[in-house]
Amino acid sequence: MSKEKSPRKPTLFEVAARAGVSEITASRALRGSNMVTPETLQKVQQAAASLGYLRNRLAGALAGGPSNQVGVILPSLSNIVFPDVLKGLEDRLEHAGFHPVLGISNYDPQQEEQLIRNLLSWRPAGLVIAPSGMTDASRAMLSGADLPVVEIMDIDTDPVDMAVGMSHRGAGLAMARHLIARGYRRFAYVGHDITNDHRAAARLVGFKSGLTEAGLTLTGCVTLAEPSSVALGRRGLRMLLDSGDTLPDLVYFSNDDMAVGGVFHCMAAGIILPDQLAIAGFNGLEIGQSLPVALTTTASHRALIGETAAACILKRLAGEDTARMTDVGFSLVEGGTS
Amino acid sequence: MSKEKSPRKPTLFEVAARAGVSEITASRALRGSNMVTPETLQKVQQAAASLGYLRNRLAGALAGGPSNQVGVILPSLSNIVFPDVLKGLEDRLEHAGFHPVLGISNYDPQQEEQLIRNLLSWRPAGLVIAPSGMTDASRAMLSGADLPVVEIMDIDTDPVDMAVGMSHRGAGLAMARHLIARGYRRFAYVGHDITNDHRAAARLVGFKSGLTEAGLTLTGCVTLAEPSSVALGRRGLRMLLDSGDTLPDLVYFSNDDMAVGGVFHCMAAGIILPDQLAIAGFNGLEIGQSLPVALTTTASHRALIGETAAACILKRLAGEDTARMTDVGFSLVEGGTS
DNA sequence: TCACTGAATGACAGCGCTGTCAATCAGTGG
DNA sequence: CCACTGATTGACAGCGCTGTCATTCAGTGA
Repeated sequence: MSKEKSPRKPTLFEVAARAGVSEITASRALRGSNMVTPETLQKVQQAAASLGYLRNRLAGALAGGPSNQVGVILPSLSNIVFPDVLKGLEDRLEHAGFHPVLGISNYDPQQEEQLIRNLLSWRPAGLVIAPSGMTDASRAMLSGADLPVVEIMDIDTDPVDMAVGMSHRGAGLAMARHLIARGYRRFAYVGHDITNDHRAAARLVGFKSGLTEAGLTLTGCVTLAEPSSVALGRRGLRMLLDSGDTLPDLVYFSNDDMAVGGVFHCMAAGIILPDQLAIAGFNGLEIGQSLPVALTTTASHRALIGETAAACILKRLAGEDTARMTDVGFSLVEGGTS
Repeated sequence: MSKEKSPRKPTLFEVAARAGVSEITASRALRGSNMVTPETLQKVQQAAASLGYLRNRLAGALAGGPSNQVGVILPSLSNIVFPDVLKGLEDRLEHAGFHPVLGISNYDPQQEEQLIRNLLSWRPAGLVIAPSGMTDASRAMLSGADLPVVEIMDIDTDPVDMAVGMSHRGAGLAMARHLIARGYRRFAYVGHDITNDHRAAARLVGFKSGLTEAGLTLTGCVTLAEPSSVALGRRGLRMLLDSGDTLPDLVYFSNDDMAVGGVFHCMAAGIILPDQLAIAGFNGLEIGQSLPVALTTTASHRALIGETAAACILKRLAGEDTARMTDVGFSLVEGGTS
């Protein structure tokens, strides 16, 4: 860190001068335009290298050049789901030379609105958002911003522009039907904070409607107003079993973290899976499948959601047509816990 | 998405005109300068709101205003460690109105260099990087860029500017000493791809040097050239125990994911923990502590690393002095698996 | 009354780059 | 030899904002 008033970084002008061409030619050369002679190209590259030139994309983007930033708004990074989505997103974006600019809304519509405003003010090439109850102002900004916007996770509501995700209602429903077909009849539920996590809530709704189809209802239900975790699932199951309600054959957990906690409780309490109690989760996390007894669950294609969202943005930027809704689906994983 | 050639978004000029003030006054008002009359402020805000004005920070940053973007380069998002760090980082940055701009290096120095160049070209306010073998060019760019740079995770090497992390060598060493004091003597190791993950490698080095102090050596060692996972740990332990080497009292795993896999193997194989075999990991993940038998491990303060790194950037931007090296430490967690 | 002060506002000149359109020039066919 | 074509190159004018340095003007004490 030199202390001497940092000698301003070289600009395109310097590079151009050194290469003996005009600024615009240097610009084109460095951006890899094909209307520059190989010799010119080399001269410019050499000049740039020898000066330690570093492109200024602020200026470029302001002058009308493209941006390679994509705003990404997620509700949280604590829930493993979102890092997974982010990973898929990053992966695809990076291959195209783009960078995600991240904002975390903490499930708060106001914060979300603020983030949208902030990220949009950098004039990104696109925006990906896992919505947390967007305000009207949020929607207005997004539809007025004239850039590709992908709403991810859910496809249960109508998007401003595009949506990529799966039906959580459908996942809950499918699991209920599957388990009923397997012969289970007494179902209970253990869940985390479903006020914030409306996707978990949607799964529960779907699950219940599956039960209703078969003339059943939940025999027990514990929801704890905390973020999901293994410890919480463990605690939740203990509470459920201690509650004195009819003992269930199967407990549906709000997600795999919780379900793994349930499995641990059974192990510690000497409850034999799946004979004395069956367990099902949601997400298809690696941990669940590596348990001594693999977890029955629904695999959500988290990374795929990210990848697909990125692909939508990139396609749109390339001027191609894109689907308004993309359902990445889900898949039932029959483990040994049911 | 209006189809009509998107009527250019209103600029500060429009807002100023509407409010009956000059551009610069509007600018000051919207940025919350205190040298604007309350009445002027209100007029400008009203004008901005009624026009749906959206600040353009590209222009602002180019014109010399501050940036609120911080480049963040991580080697991966697959390893839970990095989402945790990112979470800490984001958290602190967001409170100050900053956004991380993310790049993933995939443990590749060339990609890392490319990312540095790319992110720097957006003239961010600072840069946080978990280095993966920085090239000379990378170092040169960072030291020439005249912005706060924090290298995170390790503090075992000399940073370009600042470093925040812990000593992985020290963590391995401390664990070895602890276990030896507890009476263990026959140690084996099960690890993942330590060519890429040089922090895991450093822990192993430290661990071994602890053994050496006591006149011991590893009785067995399995390393598998794959990313760490629960399944891999499970497989690794099975391989180790099947290898025919002297049976260890304790297996040190490269991290908690791996160690949890080891615990699962024991459960499935009927090996009693810790009597027949003890297990230790690294990271202090929630899952390890929620196992039927809590995992002995070293808690790394991942989110704290992120928070601290963010704090360093922010402090430096505020003109305050910052420590060149910050050791966030680690803590031994005595679980039931040893 | 008058210089003097400080608060509020404004004029101006870029920040560093790229889109647009014009200019240049070697090569081509008649 | 000349008009014509296509490949390169360049001049120019901003993109939308903010730092810097005036300017204005009400209020103040002598």
